[in-house]
Amino acid sequence: MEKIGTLECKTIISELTQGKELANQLKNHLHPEKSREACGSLVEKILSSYENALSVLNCMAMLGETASVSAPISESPNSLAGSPRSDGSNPFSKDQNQTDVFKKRKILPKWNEEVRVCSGTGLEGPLDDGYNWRKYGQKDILGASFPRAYYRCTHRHTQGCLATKQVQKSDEDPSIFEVNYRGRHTCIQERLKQNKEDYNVQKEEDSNHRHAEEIVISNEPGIKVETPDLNPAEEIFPSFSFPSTPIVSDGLETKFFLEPAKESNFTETYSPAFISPATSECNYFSESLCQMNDFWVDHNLQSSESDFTNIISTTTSVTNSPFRDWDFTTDSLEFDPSFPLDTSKYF
DNA sequence: AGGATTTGACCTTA
DNA sequence: TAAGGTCAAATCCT
Repeated sequence: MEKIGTLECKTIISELTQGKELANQLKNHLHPEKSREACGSLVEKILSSYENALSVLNCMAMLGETASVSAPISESPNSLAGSPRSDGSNPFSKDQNQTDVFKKRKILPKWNEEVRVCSGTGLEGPLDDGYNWRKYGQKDILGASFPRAYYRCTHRHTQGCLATKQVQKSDEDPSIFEVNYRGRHTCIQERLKQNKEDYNVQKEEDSNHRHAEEIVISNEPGIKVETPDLNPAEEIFPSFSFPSTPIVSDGLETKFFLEPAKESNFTETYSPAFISPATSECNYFSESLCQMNDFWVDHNLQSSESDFTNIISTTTSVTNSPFRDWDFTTDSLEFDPSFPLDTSKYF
């Protein structure tokens, strides 16, 4: 097969994804009573073709990326784990790897949350999202009353997980923490395991702790995914079409998508969320929470390079629990070995 | 002792 | 060039 550059790949992916989205929109607007089935079938075929093409290209793109970006992360001690920056004795590690870091930063999906915590809880930060974070920096932001804290996944070095987040108190309301997530967790297995454990534990607990939260995925404003190098809509909707990881089809994650409007046991579903962000271990403090109704999350999935913003909204609880799974949604354009589609025939 | 946090310096981006 | 993001040594914590 002719070699296609990663950039070209991404362009193709972008175009295909846009086409797919347009087909989706067309599908939604199709209401002819007569040929509804025929049209629907046709659209489904179109979407299927897009999906297949995208999955192939995704694999190709990711294979191209892993050679240039991912490899140094895991193989070089001078990469993210801490490269000698000031001595300049290793121009490659400095110029190449550092550049890779910032290039990588650009292409990582981003999304925002606003998390409200009640005063008097003694919390130093917002509720966490079930992941283990390590704080690696803090900056005073111009015009902001509160500094911004930088967190990255604790498993960055052990598992090469590139997920990061930024936490900053809101100027308007100090009880609100604005959380900006970047990148997805590749340490998913551990988290999933923990989620399942929590899930099982919580199921055994009394239902007194139920704080029903409706997870609604609709076309209301609220969620924006920021995928700087890709069209946002292209990211969101394909992912719904073919979730790239088995996670969503296994266990509690599924609840959010298959039974979004049903009553959802909050603690059962979100208990991993109540972890202090200031600590990397799981310090649950759900007891310090105020009424769950006081908590809200505004998930903003947004694009930095497109005026087009697809909005999928949710009223949800405190954390990004359901939407840390937006990781996988935004990852749909990334290679996942467990992706069910058999792409071997293409190679 | 090992891991997490703090904080000033360095680097990239706009 | 300023602002934001990251690194890494120093320090703190368990």
